[in-house]
Amino acid sequence: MIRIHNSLTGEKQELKPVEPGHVRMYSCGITVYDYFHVGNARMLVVFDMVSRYLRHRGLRVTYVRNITDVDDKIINRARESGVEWHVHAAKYIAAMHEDLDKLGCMRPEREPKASDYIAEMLAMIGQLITNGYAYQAPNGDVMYDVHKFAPYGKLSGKKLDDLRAGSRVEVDTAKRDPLDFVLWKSAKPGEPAWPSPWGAGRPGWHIECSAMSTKELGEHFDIHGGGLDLKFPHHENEIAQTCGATHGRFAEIWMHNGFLNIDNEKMSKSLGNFFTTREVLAKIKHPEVLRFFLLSSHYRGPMNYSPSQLEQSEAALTRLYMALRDMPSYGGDLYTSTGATGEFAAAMNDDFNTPEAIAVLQGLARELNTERTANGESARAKQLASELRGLGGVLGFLGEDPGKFLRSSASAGASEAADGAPKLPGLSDAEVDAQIAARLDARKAKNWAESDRIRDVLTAAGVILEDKPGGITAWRRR
RNA sequence: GGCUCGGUAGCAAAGUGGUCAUGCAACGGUUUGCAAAGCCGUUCACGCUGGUUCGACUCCAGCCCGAGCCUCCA
Repeated sequence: MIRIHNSLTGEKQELKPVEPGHVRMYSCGITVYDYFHVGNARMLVVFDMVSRYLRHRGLRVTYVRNITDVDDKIINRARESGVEWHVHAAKYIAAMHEDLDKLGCMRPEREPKASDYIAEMLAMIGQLITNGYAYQAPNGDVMYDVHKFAPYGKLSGKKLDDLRAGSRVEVDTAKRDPLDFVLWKSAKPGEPAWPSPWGAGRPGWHIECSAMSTKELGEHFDIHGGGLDLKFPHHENEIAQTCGATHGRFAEIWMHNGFLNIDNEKMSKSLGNFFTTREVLAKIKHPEVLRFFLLSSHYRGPMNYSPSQLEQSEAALTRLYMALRDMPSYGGDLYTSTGATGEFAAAMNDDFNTPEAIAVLQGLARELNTERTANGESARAKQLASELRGLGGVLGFLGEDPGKFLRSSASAGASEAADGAPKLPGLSDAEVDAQIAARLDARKAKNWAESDRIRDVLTAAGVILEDKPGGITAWRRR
C-alpha cells in the first residue's frame, strides 16, 4: 500500500488509481527561457523518482510533464537575443533534455508544449464562459471570475477575504475582483498571437496546464505535482479552471516538493544565489552525486544547497560504489530478497521516504562489505550486490560502472572544489597506470621512499591508491 | 495581518511513547612496509517551559527562533 501526502487534505492517503493498476500523473515542468536551476532540478528529480518507484511496484504509469514555451520571460529573452520566441524556446528545450539525461531523469510518456495546445485552451476558455466562470474585460483580456468558483482557495488553505487583506495584489480596473486572473491576454504588438473568438492573443499561464493535463490524462486522474510555490496561485487556479470547465474531479492527489534554499534563503536572482543545474553538474564528480543529494532529504521538506553538502553526498555515494566495485552486474532476481527490499519498500511506500530508503542501501553496502571480506564473491555477496544495485536503480542511481564512477572527477575548471582548494593538475588514466606500475616496481624492491614519493604525486593529483593483496593496486579519484 | 511548514548530536538527515536510524567528520582497535579501503567499538542529540503518563525527543498547551506563501517563480 502506497501512501502519499495530499496537499489538498494535508494528510497521507492511500494511492488508489482511478483506473486500477494505471497511475496517471502530471507535473508542471519548466519554462524554457534559460537553463534550469538546481531548484528546478529538485522538482524534476523528485517526480522522476515518484514515477520510477510506481513503475517499480508494477504499476503502469503515464507521466506527463509539460513545457511552457510561451511566456513573458521567453518573449523578452528572445527579443534580447534577436531571435523568434520559438527558436529561443527550442534551444532551451534541447538543453533541458541534455541536463535531464545527465540527472538520470527518464523521459515522461508525454512532454506537451503549451504552444501546441492553443485549441484546447480556447475550448476550455469558451466552456468557462458558457458555464459562467469567465468574462471578457473591457481591455479585451478574458478573466476568470474567482467569485463564481466556491471552493476557490481550498488547496492553499486561503479564503478570498484573507487574500484581499494581504492586498499586495495590484489594482487592475479591468478585473471585477483583484484576485481574478487572466485566461487569455489580448495581443500586443511584437508578441506572438493566435486568433480567438475574443480577438488575437495568447494564453495565460494557468490555463496551459489545465488544458494540457486534461487533454493528455482526462478530467480525473491520480497525481498532480509541482513545486511548493506553485500551490498558490497556479495550482489553485488550475483547479478552478478545470473543475469550472468540466465539472470533473481533476487530480485526486496534489504533491508539492519543498524548496531548495541557498544559505537558508530561497534562491533568487536578486540575491545572486542562483545556480543553474548545468554549472553545478560541471563542478561535481559525477551527475549522480547531484541526484543523490537531491534525494537525500525528504521531498516535502526544505533543503539547503551547499558545496559541502554535495561533498557529503559524494562521499556517501562513493561508499555505495566502493561496495559494488569489482562485482559484475549479476542478473539476480531482486525480489528474492535478503530483507532489504522489504525495508526499502516500506520506506518508499510511506510518502516516498527516500532518506530512509537510502539508509537501507547503506545497510546493504555494509552487509556486502562484510560478506566479501569474509567469503569473497559468494552467492550471498552476489545477491547483496544485485539487490543494492537494483534498489539504487529504483532511485535512479548506482547505474554507472563502479570503476568508472570511482575514477571520474569533476571536469576541467571545476577542481577548485567546494572547499576552495587549489586546482589540481590532472592526470589521464594512462598516466596514473604508468605511475602505479613504477610504484609497484619500487615496492617489489622494498624501496619505500620511492613508492611513497610516487603515491604523494598521485595524491596531489587527486588520485587515491589502495594496495590489495597479490600486488594489485586499485585507484580512484577523489 | 492571514495561512503554511520547520527547530534532532561537529555537519547533513530519518524516525519512534519504553535497547539501533543512516552517511560524513572525530577518536580507539583490527589490517597494512606505511597508507587507503573494509570491519569492530567509542564520543556527541532531540529549541524553551509546563502538563498527561509508570515512562516523552515522540502526545497536549504556551512560548521563543527560523523559513515560505499571500505578486512571476520548481
